[in-house]
Amino acid sequence: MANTIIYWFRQDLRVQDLPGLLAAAATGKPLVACFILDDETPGEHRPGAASRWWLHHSLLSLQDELRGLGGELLLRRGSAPQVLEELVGACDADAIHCSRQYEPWAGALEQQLHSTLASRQIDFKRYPGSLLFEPGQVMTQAEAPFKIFTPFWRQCLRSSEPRRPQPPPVDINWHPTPPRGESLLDWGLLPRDPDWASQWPPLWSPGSTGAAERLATFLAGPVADYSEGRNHPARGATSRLSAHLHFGEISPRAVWHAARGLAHADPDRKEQVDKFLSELGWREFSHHLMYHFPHIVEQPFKEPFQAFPWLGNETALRAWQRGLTGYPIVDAGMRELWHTGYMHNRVRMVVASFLTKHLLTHWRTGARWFHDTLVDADLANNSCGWQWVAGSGADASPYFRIFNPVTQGEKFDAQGDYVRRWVPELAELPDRYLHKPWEAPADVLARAGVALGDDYPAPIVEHKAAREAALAAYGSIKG
DNA sequence: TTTTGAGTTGTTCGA
DNA sequence: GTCGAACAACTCAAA
Repeated sequence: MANTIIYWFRQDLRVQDLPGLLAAAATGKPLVACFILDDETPGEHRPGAASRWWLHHSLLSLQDELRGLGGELLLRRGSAPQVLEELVGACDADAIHCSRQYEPWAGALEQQLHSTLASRQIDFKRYPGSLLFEPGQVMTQAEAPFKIFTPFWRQCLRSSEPRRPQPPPVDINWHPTPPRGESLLDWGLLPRDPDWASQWPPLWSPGSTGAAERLATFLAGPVADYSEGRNHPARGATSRLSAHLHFGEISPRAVWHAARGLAHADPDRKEQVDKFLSELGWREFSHHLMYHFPHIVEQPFKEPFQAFPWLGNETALRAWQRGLTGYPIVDAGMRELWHTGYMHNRVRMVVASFLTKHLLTHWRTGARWFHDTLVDADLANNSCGWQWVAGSGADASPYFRIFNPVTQGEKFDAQGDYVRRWVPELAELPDRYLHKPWEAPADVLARAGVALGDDYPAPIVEHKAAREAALAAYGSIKG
């Protein structure tokens, strides 16, 4: 029998628009499809708890899809190089295909595999597929990486349009007797004792079908008011595609072309669609930055921030994590995160600003918490987002831009729907005091059934004083 | 090489 | 209540 080809699924859990799988199928060699749960190679960047829940369901979905194509998904756990080595031996493979990833650890892994496999005449091929534009393809005139979003995205839009998505392969020559795999349930990706994700199934549909439905729903409605609507966390005007994109259940090219198609059919929507696409642009920008400047996942992009006088206040950190800071919009966001594995983007900025500026806590502390609790945890987006808020990132927010949690709440949750949903102990407060309960007169609090400091905490820091302390801290690292 | 214009998402203060 | 300016200077990207 001919040599086997292995398709190694990674963060590309789909069969649509997957160049590596198409190429693997086109070889006509007996194909084995596998997914490896590798918690060793990524180190602390291994999937967090919420991501593992998503991954479990996404793999179930991929198993279904592959069965639909007449095949199956082989599951193995362990260090990727070891597992691949073993599989190559077990099924006499002479080729491994996969999609590229851009995390520093993943790049190093791909290099290592490339050299060890090449020395054994095994064809290791990586394909693009997770981004619209490959890093290295979008550069300044001086052939340098972009460090500012606007010119970066302009350049992306000037270059040739991302290719149209491709259909799944037909007639895959599946290996008749693939090696035995492990059972997904044995991996323990789902939480137990307690099962904190028991309420999640109605919220999320991991997998390609769920991703396509989410996109269709978004384009059929919310995108029409995207520029404004996306700022209001209670309106549900964002696409919520982040986790689907992270796991590669839908390709960004498919999203791009669906959105462009809508704008083409209805020119009134163009401006809103373009705004949405520019958010995909930020996803691109973060990945390109991480590729060109791998240190951004750990170190400040702007060197002077090495000397930033971060504090480490465990009590305050715990209050932030639990949604007990006394600032309703912050607490609502942190509780949405805890209860759903997700937080609206506007609120992510508010809570991140609060942690880094009001509490002077290192952005990496916040990034770690997000990594563990977000279903869409993504190293590039998470690192760049936190650095942007902290002021240490590329094209970052100026240091004197310190979100006022009261103003943000009043501006973007004026009717208080978001806060009332996630901080129900304040639900009876009138709008006027909802975002600043400490200013409510005693009788108003009493009527709303709120005993401040008892039912709901008093603010753990005072805004004005915290703001001044943050400005002083930032002032201390200025050249 | 030098110059020029510009840079996601805000807040505060004072007129 | 509304509006414009200050907040700070620096680096980037392109002409």
